[in-house]
Amino acid sequence: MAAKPMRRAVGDEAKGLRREAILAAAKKVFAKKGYHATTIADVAKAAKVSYGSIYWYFDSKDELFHALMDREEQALRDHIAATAAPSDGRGALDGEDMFRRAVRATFEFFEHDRDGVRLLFRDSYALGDRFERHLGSIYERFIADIEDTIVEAQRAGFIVDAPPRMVAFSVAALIGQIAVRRLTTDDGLDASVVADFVVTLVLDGLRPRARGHSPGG
Amino acid sequence: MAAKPMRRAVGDEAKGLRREAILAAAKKVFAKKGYHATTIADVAKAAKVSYGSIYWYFDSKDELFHALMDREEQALRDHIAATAAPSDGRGALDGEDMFRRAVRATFEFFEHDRDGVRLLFRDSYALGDRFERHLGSIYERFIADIEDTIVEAQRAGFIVDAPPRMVAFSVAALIGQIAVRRLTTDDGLDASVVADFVVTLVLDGLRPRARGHSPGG
Amino acid sequence: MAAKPMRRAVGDEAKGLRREAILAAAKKVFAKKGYHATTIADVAKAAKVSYGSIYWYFDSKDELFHALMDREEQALRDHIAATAAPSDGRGALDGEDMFRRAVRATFEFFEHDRDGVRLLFRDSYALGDRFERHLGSIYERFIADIEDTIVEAQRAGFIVDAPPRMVAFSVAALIGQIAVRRLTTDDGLDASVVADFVVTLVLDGLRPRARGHSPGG
Amino acid sequence: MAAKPMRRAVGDEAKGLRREAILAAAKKVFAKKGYHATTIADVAKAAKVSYGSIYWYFDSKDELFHALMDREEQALRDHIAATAAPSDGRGALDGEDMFRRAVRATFEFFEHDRDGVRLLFRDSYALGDRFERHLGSIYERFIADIEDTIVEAQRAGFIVDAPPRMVAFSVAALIGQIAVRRLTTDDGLDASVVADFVVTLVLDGLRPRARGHSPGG
DNA sequence: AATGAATGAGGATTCATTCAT
DNA sequence: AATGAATGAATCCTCATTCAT
Repeated sequence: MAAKPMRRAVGDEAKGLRREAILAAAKKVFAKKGYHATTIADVAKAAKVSYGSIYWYFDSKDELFHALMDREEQALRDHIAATAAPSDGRGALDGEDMFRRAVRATFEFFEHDRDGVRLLFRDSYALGDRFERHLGSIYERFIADIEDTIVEAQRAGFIVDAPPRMVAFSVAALIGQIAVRRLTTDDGLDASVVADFVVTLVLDGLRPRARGHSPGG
Repeated sequence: MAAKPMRRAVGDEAKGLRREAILAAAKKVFAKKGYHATTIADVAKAAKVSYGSIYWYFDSKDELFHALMDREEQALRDHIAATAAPSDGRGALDGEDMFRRAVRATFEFFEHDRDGVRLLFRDSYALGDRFERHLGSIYERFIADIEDTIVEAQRAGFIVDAPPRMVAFSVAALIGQIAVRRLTTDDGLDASVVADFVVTLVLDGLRPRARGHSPGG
Repeated sequence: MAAKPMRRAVGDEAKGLRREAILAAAKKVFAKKGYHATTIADVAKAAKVSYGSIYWYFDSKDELFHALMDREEQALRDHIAATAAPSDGRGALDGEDMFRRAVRATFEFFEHDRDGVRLLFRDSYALGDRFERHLGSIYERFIADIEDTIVEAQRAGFIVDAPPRMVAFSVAALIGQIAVRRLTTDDGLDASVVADFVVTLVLDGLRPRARGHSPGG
Repeated sequence: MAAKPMRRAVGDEAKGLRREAILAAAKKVFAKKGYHATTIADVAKAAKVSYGSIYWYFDSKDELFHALMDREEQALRDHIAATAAPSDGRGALDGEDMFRRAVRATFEFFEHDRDGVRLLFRDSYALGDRFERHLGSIYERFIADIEDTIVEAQRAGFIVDAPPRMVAFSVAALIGQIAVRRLTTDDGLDASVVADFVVTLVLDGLRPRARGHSPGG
């Protein structure tokens, strides 16, 4: 009864800034210490707000983490959309190019958002049903997008007729796992090189061909 | 089979059985609820021993989990060694066959040990430095084995000259992630079919070839 | 006097009162049951706060006890400073008088703060390195003060040239041990009488002198 | 019902040896770690017997400690009796000499039994009612002996007519506290020197006399 | 909107003691 | 007499969440 906001105190300008500050701080802390080891006090301190304020913007620690997952997914999708899209209005790219661009965009994103990688691929695991489901749905959407590309490529005859969902999942798995590994193991490679490795592996495999394509180059 | 509890106390035959019972119970509980949500009391109840007994056999919850990881790794390696080895005394298998056998063996193992998959691939993440390091070392050994195969195959000219460690890691990533996915998503496929999919993908890729090999079929 | 609990929560006036209340309660409980037998719950109940509140004000049971030791030392020193100082503005007292005043002040303090005696002289022993060190430092400061007086008195020729630190320690030991004994054994004597006994013993010893001074009288 | 000893297994020769071994080990461990920090397991390991064996010889941890206190008191009294007694059958010593001998004997004993000092003067404090009472009774007996000497000396006119019990207690306090201090603070003095310091302090005090005696020399 | 003091359920761990063998 | 596995009560401390101000 006491808590119902009676008036707009800070103007609209500061509306979501506090929330953003908390999210940014939370992302950093969660990524560093992991979900369980992170306390609300840690987040509050990092965000320079009080304990209680966290609860004004988020109902619970869980919800805060879910919000981070949402934000992370959105950021990834935005980046891919902005980077991988033809965008120049010129003619359509062929399937391989599209695919390569998307994979590159993803690796680039993860390269610049290491905390995000930790959040999605490390912390979100093992966090009980709720998070598992949320992570699952993010994954599914991601995979679905890849699947669309695969199906189209199959239709166009660019790639063979393997089960598209499993192919898509395999691609996602490769990207995700390699991104995680790159957090701790410096392979000295550029994101685009790694992306090309994945694309070539998936398209051409490791068996030597009579002519042309060979991965890793 | 579980050591008829009629006899009191610890005959010699029951010497290490108690420890085994605790490990088995712990594996089940950890796999079901995750590391953090599992209490020592849960494990004790599942193993039908008292709180304190857990601590007679293991120094801490952490150590118990580490013991499970060790046990799991050993079981996996044993299974692969037993299943994938030529063992028939006949001539050596060619590289592809060896590879296919190992991947199949791995998927088979995981298919029969779903709790083990959860333990290794889900819980071991995000559990703080100690576990991450332990998991890392397991992973490295696994990858190193694959890498050996890759290098040999490259020497023999069976596969192209891509960076072997990254190839090995990619294979491990595919296997691990697909195994995890199969926990929650029923793809209706047999372990060996999935294994073959992975092998073919890795060897031949998705691009249609003029003749011969095509994955997924 | 104990801050009428009618007002809710923490007005400014009650800012540090809670901490004081906890310290006071803790002192009582520790003195009664000893450090190890005292649980945080005991302290919380005595202070009429919850478990967790203790930890809001103190990092641990240890720290709480250290805070009590500090507080106790400070109170003792304040009392001695206030009581034993000349303070009347008149001329300086001679060495014996100063000494006697200080010893009296100490016994008086302990007479009115029996819990403090228990805390310092009983509980602080045998509590592991940390407390032993803390107690040691308190003791050293106390002895050092006495030593100063001794040295000065030696310079003035009032007392013989015995090793001042050992003399100081002996005085401290007598005071401390007698104070402890008076907790459990009622000697029916006033604090000042006991103090005078100690002073006379230390100054004149027990051997009959030709004339004058004789302890105990 | 199962535990009643049905037969003498080990001959009488080994009768109390085990018990002694446990006591000796316990003394060492208790002295090192303190009562609370010492576990029965610690004692068992130090004594090279099993957990359970401790309980064959002692009913509880408490009783074990009480036994140590008894043993310690006895050893001290034996040493003083053996060392301080005239023993040569010659004529009686005068009071001062007797007193000096006893104090010396005590310091010597403590110098060679540092663990015993810790046991009696450090651990026995703060151990709750039971130990406090036991320690008190030991103390009382010790003081009573000193008191006897004091009373006799007073009768003979060697020392002034101060309350004998308080005098005795003062002497005991000095000895005990100085012995404890010598555990941690090396004063570089021989036990007999320290003893003489105490005797002279108590007999002659610190005030310079016209002639003769002066402590500290 | 913000603060931070207060709460108390929850959980890992320890350890004296028991007891079947 | 001896062993050591088993027990479980006891306790410190953490931390998400609430709420008076």
